[in-house]
Parts: sequence; structure tokens; C-alpha cells
Amino acid sequence: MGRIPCCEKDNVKRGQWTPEEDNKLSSYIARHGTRNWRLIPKNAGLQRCGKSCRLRWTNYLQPDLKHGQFSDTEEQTIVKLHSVVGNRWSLIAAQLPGRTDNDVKNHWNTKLKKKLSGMGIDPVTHKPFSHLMAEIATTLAPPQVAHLAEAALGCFKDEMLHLLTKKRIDFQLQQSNLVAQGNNTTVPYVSSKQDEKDDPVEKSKLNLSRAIQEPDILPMNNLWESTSMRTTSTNFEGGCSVFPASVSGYHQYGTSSFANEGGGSGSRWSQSMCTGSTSTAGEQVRPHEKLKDENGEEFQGGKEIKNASSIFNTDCVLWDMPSDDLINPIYREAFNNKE
DNA sequence: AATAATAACAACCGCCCAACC
DNA sequence: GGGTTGGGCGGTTGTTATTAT
Repeated sequence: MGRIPCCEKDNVKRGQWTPEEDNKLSSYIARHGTRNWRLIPKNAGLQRCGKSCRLRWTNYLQPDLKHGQFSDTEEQTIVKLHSVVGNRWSLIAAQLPGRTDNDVKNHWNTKLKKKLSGMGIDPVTHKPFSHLMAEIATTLAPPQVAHLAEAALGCFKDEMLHLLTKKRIDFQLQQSNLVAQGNNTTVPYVSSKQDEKDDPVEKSKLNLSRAIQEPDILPMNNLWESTSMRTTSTNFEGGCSVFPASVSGYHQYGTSSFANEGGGSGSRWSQSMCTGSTSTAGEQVRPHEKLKDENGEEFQGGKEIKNASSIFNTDCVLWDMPSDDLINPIYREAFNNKE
């Protein structure tokens, strides 16, 4: 037996709210407060589900809500906090006065995620793609790297394809030089078949396998420049969509390949983000993991934290650290050169 | 000018959990 | 202790506006 539905679905209006409905709800709440959402629509004369009324109130009608564009500061805050707490939108929204979790979530999904992808930064781990690739490559034997390259293509092939095809001529030059020098230590994923070499996907596989072995040849030194170029390409337009919903979820952090195991080659910023600056030495906190409060009590999700600022105000917490020490140069440059 | 594609925003859905009985 | 309920949460879908072709 499932639970009783919160309202009669048949007698309930759905879809966009009209100004008249907004008025009814606002004036009722102004007089009676928000004690019982199940009764509110009935008493306010609305043919709406109580839950729908609550959402409308909390996301739109509530006084002191900010509507409209997010400022640069707000965007940076979201990015910073997301790298620490993951998709806990209510937690992030609690640090942005006037913004709701829905606002933050929508802004992340529609703009920020793409912005980071365009900068060559994985929006899930907040690490540059090249670092991810390098880390992956260092933990695996060459045959596994080849398989992983193929798997990785399924996740962000559009991004990589574009990065790599831009460098294809360089790859080919390098490759021919290597061959000329008799260097045969690279390229585990090489197809000898001509028709495969002509296939764009096969090309990208080949290039990716090379990039993994030589991450420096990826154009990461001038990310924003390359991003600016890519924003006009059709490949990039679909950039974010290459992350399926299952990948953008927290569980992706749990895969050893994408987790930051000990810092490695990441920047200071990305290290502090990915390891969680609330952690003690040798201890890492990933966004999806349970956090601890000042008393060492574990919590998970926003519900347990009525005042989310407690997380961000503790001693060595990211939130109180000088931003210059934290901001990844890539982010800083990007935000300073807004489109 | 018409149509398609994309972005941005609003709303809904289902799950979860604490509070209550 | 177990069942029910209200409310919060994140994910997803639907709608509208804007831009590109």
C-alpha cells in the first residue's frame, strides 16, 4: 500500500499559476501563515495541490526573493559551494540571500554547468579534463587506459572530440616525428585500418588515447581563449548534454577513476575544492559524502541543517578563506573575462 | 516571415525522513 | 514500535522566450 496522495489529482489544477491565484495564495498566507499546506488551497479558494501551493510560495511569491540575473559573485559562490557540497541546492541557496534552491539548481543546469564544461572543467569533479585524464592514465596499465579512453568517450566525447580535432594536425605531426625517430613507446589504441582512421569517432579515440599519455598536448594552457572559440561551434553548443543524468549525480564521485586520490597534479584551488577544505590532514571529503558538524555529528542533506552557515563558518572552511587562495586561475580568468 | 533549435525558467514528481499519533 | 502525515529535497519535464537558419 502506498501512501495517501496529498490531494485529489482529478480536482486539482496544474500548470502555470495565474496572477489571480497568486493573489489568493499570497493574501491567505499573509493572514494565516503557512501552517498546514494541505488545508491552505482549500481555505484560500484554490483548486491546487497543497504541495503546489507550497512550491509556488517558496519559489516565487515569498517576499524578499530575488528574481532575475545572477551576479558574478553569486555565480562564483555557487561554483565554489558546489565543488564542496555537490548538488545540495538548498545548502547552496542558503548562502545566497533571496535565492531559492530551485533558482540555483536551474541556473546551474542551464548556465554554469555549460560554462565550466566550456572552460574544460568537469562540472562534476570541478577538475580540468586534462587532469582527470592524466590521473586516470597514471593509475592504469596501458591496456586498461585504452579501454577507459573508449568509455570516457561516452561521457564527454563531444568536448574531447572538439579539443582533440583542433589538435589533430599537431598529433599527426608529432606522431610522424615519433615514427621518424623510431619512438614506439606510445599509442596503445591504434587502428591500422584505413577506413577506421577516416571515421571521426575512431579518430577521436585515437587522439584521446594519445592525449591521455601526453596530457600536456591538450590546449589547457589557454582555456578561456579556446573556450571563447568553442562557444561558437555547434559541438560546444551540445557540450553539457554529453553528461547524462546518471553521470551528473553524486555517485559519479565515487568512481575511483574520477576521484581525487591524494591531490596529484591538480592546482591548489582544485585540490582544496576536491579534497574539501574542512577535512583534516590526510582526510578527504567528497561532495557526495556525509559531512560532519562542529561536534563531529554526521549529517546528510539540507534538512538537518536549519542554519547552513554553520558548515561554512568553521575554522578552516573554504567559505572564510581568502578567495584569491582558492580560486582556480582558470575560474578567475574566466569570470574576469565574462562573455 | 516562417520554422527550428536552444536557453531559461517554472512546475511537477517521487523519494525520503522527522514528527506525530 | 509501527503506521501515517507533512514537508523538504533533488531530478526531471513542460512551457515560454529568444536566437539562428
